[in-house]
Amino acid sequence: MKIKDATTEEKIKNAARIVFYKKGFAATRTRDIAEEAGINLALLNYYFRSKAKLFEIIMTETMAAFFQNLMIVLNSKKTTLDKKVEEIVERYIDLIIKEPEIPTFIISELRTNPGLLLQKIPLSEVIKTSIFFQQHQEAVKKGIIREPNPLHFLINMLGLTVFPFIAKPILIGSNELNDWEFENLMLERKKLIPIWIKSMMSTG
Amino acid sequence: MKIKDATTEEKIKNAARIVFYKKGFAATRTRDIAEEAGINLALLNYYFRSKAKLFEIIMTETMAAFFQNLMIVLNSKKTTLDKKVEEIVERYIDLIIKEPEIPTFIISELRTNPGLLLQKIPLSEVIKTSIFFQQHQEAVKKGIIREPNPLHFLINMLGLTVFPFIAKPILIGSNELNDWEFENLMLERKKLIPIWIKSMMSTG
DNA sequence: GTCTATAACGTGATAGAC
DNA sequence: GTCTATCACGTTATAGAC
Repeated sequence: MKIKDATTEEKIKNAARIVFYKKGFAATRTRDIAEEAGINLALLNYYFRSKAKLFEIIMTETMAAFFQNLMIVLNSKKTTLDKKVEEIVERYIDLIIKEPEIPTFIISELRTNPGLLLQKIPLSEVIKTSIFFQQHQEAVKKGIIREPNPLHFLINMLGLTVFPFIAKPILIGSNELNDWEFENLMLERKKLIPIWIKSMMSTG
Repeated sequence: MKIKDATTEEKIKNAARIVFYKKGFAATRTRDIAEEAGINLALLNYYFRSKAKLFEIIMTETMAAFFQNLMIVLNSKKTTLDKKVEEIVERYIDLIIKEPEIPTFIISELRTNPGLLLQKIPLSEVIKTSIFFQQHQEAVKKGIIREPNPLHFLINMLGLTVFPFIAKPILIGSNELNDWEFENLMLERKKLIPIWIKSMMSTG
């Protein structure tokens, strides 16, 4: 094992991330990962027991990193509900612009792997015990928010934020929208979505 | 070839739809399809040249059926913009409740198959020449709608409608939400989304 | 048209030299 | 730790009998 520099183990993991994100588990060949990492196929099985094991590591880390953002913001005592929306929308749009394949990767792989590691991310508890939940209830009581179910709030916020990235191939492919225009559209939404959320959730 | 009854060709296609929707192209084995269809594996290659060819047929039909709804409604001269939103939201929620795997299937497979058949569904032209587009522009001119870009309108409408179904595994897996509760939540949204859209798009 | 048997190939994983 | 060579297996697709 090398002392410093980019470990081969890390090189393999980075390569695995790239290929798994792009092709998904089933369509990925371990040879692709090895080539991407610039190492031999046998090394992959030396460091990680199998393709499945390597995948599970990537998947776990990806899910954790992706939802961590959400959890932290939802549980902040220092920010208002409006500010939480702003932060989440901004964080996720920036994150997904950097790593555009993550949402579709998560969605696609959760389809096959049923309950792979959902238990490890207890969204349920976070929702019902979070500061966000308390603030939402308070806003409902005050009449600032009409819809009493916080799930609608979360779904709307994440849907408006994440959906366009998932649907990107359709937008790009069918419209004469190019990558640059698409990104600009998404940056526009960083400012628009919080405004939209505020007005839509006070109606109904 | 049989005269009437369910043709074996149809039986294979129906089986292929089920398995492809569930597992995706890469993870699907032709044996699974044959078994699901109750026929022999060789017959699959007799009717359709290959796994890829069979998949392409299913994919094409699925995409066409899925987007046809959208196109028809967007081009109706008889309905107002508000009514178009109501119709699209209702149609898609009903459709996806019946066939829940379709959105994730389309998203997942478009990732690998780059521009498989996007050219065949010219969303671009439909947007720019549709009645919807004219009505949207008119509403912007009158100040009823603030955001001038119709893409935001479409993205928001489809995002609020389709996204929760795509994110269902996360909602079900992490929350103590069961299938029945989830479906009820979606049915609620049939009424809520048009109201939300109306109020959010008049702001910003 | 439908089946059984099998060919042809790709892929995950390991053995063993260095 | 890292490589080459190879095994073992699953899967697509076809040949050929019925």
